[in-house]
Amino acid sequence: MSSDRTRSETTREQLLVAAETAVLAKGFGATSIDELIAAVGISKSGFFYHFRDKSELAKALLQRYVDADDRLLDEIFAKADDLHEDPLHAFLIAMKMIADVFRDLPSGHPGCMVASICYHEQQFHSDVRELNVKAVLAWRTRFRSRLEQIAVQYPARIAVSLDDLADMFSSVADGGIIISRVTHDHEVLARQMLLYRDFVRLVFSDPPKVRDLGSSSF
Amino acid sequence: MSSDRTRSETTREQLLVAAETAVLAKGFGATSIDELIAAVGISKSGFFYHFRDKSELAKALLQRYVDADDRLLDEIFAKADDLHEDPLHAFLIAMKMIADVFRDLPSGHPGCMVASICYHEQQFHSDVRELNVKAVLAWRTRFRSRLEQIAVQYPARIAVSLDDLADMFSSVADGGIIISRVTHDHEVLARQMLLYRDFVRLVFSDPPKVRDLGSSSF
DNA sequence: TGTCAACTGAACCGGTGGTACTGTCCGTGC
DNA sequence: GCACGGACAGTACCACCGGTTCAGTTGACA
Repeated sequence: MSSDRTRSETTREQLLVAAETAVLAKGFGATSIDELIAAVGISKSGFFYHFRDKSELAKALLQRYVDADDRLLDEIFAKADDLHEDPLHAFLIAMKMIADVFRDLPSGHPGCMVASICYHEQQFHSDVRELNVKAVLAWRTRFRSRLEQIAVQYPARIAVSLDDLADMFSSVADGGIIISRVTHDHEVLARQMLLYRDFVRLVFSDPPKVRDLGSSSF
Repeated sequence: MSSDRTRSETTREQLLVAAETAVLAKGFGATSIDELIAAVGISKSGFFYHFRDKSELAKALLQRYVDADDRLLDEIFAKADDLHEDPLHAFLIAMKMIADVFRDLPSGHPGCMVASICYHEQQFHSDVRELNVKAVLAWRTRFRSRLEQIAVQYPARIAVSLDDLADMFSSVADGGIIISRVTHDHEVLARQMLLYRDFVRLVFSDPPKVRDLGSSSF
């Protein structure tokens, strides 16, 4: 909790950083303990001092990821709320910011840990899977509450489930990451986010005038 | 090519079926050759008679998956075209059918091989990755041409890139599969597809009258 | 009877997760 | 100045498992 990290927390963090990169790149099973300790520069006993076994590493990895993701979204929505008090416009601003963040990642989005874990499910203990469920439901809750605030002020043009519309953020994000990675075009993810933004705007407000078709200014 | 399968093709197919289930459930690395041959009932050497190495299995697995997927989409779009000559409505019908197919899968969607491979990339030879790129680009092309036909007859309500809108199908599908699997709610995927359908409808046509808010009838 | 596809059996070998236990450095409190 | 515990290093070991190889066998069919 202190701002100064102990030596232990530092190496543990280094292990998690190395593991995150490797796991997202080639999967959990293909990531060996040996390569992690080589990257960090510690011995095998050092690894098992920090993690009882590999499954505990996975758990810590996922926890770290969702925490960072939460902090990022908190930060972005806070900034957006600061820029515009209207819930719809704040949401649109936030979506634009998220798209920008994704676009500015130097070598594309490294991958979503939730998605990676999802495709390795049976390897892990139930607590890891439960953590994954919580993360997805947290996304749903966060976006749903945002959308509810919007719906209060703006009548929806079509009948949509706010839960579904909230889930769609996760879908488009996770799916966009995949399409982006496969095609090696990291613009795709950002554009998918903007398309989701367009959808929300279209559902809750009048379409923009013909003259400002310039796509992504709010 | 013949309709009668030889014994070899049968066991090879059995291997691929077993592999597909296992790979989508727990990842490629965690799927051992031993468990596959145990499932099919042949010896280890039998496996290597059919596949030079494990990477060739991955390649065949992916090829088989995209072929099946292509056939499914061909079939659905053909049916939809048969039911309605208008490109927009045919598209909406097709989307509904896809959602239904996904919903009716007994234990949810087993997972997308493209997505799974994507999160195991560095394990494979380049040809596997190239195959993956081709699959995603094929989806884009297929949906883009559909959307172009729609755009000819229906003015888009907002300025959207048809490539992006085409990619969004893949995004929502792959992302929806993930969200569906993680939450253990296989309705989510179907609803996400219907939401994508709503988006396309909203972009290209007038919103439905207030009285028929009943969501998903076209 | 010969040939060939479709396997079987057995052996090899490096890598991997994991254990066990001893030793050591190093900062902190007393 | 010393004890003490946290954070490792070092070593040795293990079972086993995974992919791979190759020589040999079976059965169908020409």
